[in-house]
Amino acid sequence: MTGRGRPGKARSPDTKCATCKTRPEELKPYVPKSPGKGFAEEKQKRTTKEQKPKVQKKAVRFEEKPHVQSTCKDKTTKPFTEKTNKQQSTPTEITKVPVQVTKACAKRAETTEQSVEKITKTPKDTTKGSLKPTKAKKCGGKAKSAEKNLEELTKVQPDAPKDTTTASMKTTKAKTCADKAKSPGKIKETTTEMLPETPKKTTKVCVPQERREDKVNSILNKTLENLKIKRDERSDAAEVINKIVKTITVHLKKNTQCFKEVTDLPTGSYYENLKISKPDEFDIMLAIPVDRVNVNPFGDDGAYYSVELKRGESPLQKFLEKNILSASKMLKEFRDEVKKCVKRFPVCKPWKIGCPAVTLTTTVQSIAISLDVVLSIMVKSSWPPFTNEGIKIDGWLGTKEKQEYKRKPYYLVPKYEGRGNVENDGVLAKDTWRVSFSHIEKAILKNHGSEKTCCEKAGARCCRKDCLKLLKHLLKLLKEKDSSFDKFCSYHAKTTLLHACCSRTKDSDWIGSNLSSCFQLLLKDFIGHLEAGVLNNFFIPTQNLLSGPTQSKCKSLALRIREEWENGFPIFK
DNA sequence: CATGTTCGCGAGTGC
DNA sequence: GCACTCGCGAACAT
Repeated sequence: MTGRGRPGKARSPDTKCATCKTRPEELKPYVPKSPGKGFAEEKQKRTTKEQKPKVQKKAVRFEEKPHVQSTCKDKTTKPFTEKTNKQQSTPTEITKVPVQVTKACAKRAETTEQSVEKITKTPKDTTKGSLKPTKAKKCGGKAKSAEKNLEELTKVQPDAPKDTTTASMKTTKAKTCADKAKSPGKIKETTTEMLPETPKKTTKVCVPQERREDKVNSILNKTLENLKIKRDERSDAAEVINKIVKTITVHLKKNTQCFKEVTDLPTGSYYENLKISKPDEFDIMLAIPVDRVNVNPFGDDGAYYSVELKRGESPLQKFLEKNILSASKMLKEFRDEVKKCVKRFPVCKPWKIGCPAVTLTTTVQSIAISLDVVLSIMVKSSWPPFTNEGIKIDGWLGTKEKQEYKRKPYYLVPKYEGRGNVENDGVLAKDTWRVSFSHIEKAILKNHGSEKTCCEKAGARCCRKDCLKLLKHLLKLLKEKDSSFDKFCSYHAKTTLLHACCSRTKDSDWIGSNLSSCFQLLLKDFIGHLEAGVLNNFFIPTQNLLSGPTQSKCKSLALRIREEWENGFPIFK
């Protein structure tokens, strides 16, 4: 039971600003494939796939990336056009990819131009069908808690401009009720409601706000539906990415001394099941264990550190500068090694100063994919004192869980801000490391319920992750519309959710059918952080993740979000 | 809604 | 210590 119930610990860092990486190409019109043919081919593909030796699947996994929280590294990912596609011409480095290569190809071609966004708008017929049920279901659920939602909403939106809505609502009230009556399951209630003698609840349910609520609810659910990652796309991307990662780790283990002990930690939203739209960003943290180190803060926010190796033999000695482990030296070598083994790969890598990742990009079935390979060192001693006031999950996940997490190692990634040659106590900024808890983030998100059964088959489904997906999506869309928001990233959204979970700790605060009100509460939180210009790192509260963007940018983003909210999220439509 | 598929992931096993 | 297998959960799909 230990094993399977709640594995508890996995790691997932989602540090990177997914948003930063947003590529316009991601949003292209969706071209539905013809039902008949598509289906047939689909079948075929699947079968073919099954034939591929399963063996292969296991091995590879991706690492997590260190967070790039406050400073969104703008990875100028240039989708370059390589064809990793399945052609026999597969790069030699990659282990032979038998059968499947061909298979996907054929079918793929058709799907190429799909884009998430469109999908949303033009649900293919099939999707539509499935959507309906969902919707209906939600409504049903909602109805039950209508009163509650209403209250919450009212509270939440102080100055919501529902005046107009309200007005129209009133007039349409009767109609709403009537409509409702039509929906199965509702009939009973409705009937009662219609009776003059039973005005109470009935009336309440039919209030204008509820109508608005229904609409918002429907939009959010539809949006979520469209954010789902297609199975085939995921499959194809995973195949390529896993192969690349495998290649890299094998190379490092076999051909290097200093990185021999590497282990890979898949992190980031893909591995947290929080990736939206397309499987186009992967984060793999490649961790090198270090023993006997002294870790000293660099700067005053507790996020950056210098690492001193105590005496003794270590494969990392070549990276020492006066006993200090030089992040820049180590990263340089790491990058060179990675480059070596992916040379024949359809990958290329631009890289930003101060960025801990080697970003590889490729194209799989017309989807530009980036893989951030992040060097990190794993420190097994206790967490830095700056974390003492962080990770306040006692009321949510429990103290024991927290202790479990704190017993795990933490990671440091070669990342700095500002100028690399700035010196502090004899240490150069470029040789410093930023702490990363992506593995803990991943574990927490995977195991996010106050009840052990949250989201399990036997338990109640919550909407925590759905809320986060929506917030990420909203932020991403706003950034696309206004490039001056580029300093904001998905890590801000994730951190906001983590804080929110600590203040609304019970699973009943996040009931799945209350998506709309929960999401709006989360927005309220986010707006609050933006207006205050303060969003503390979840693990290191002394670090303000909003110190990057200016106050006025924060305020204007807050304003934009409020606008969307008050108008029923037109941006999602 | 129930059932099936695939990927990710931890546990177990054998070497 | 490893590589590999097995079985399960999550999410997508039918």
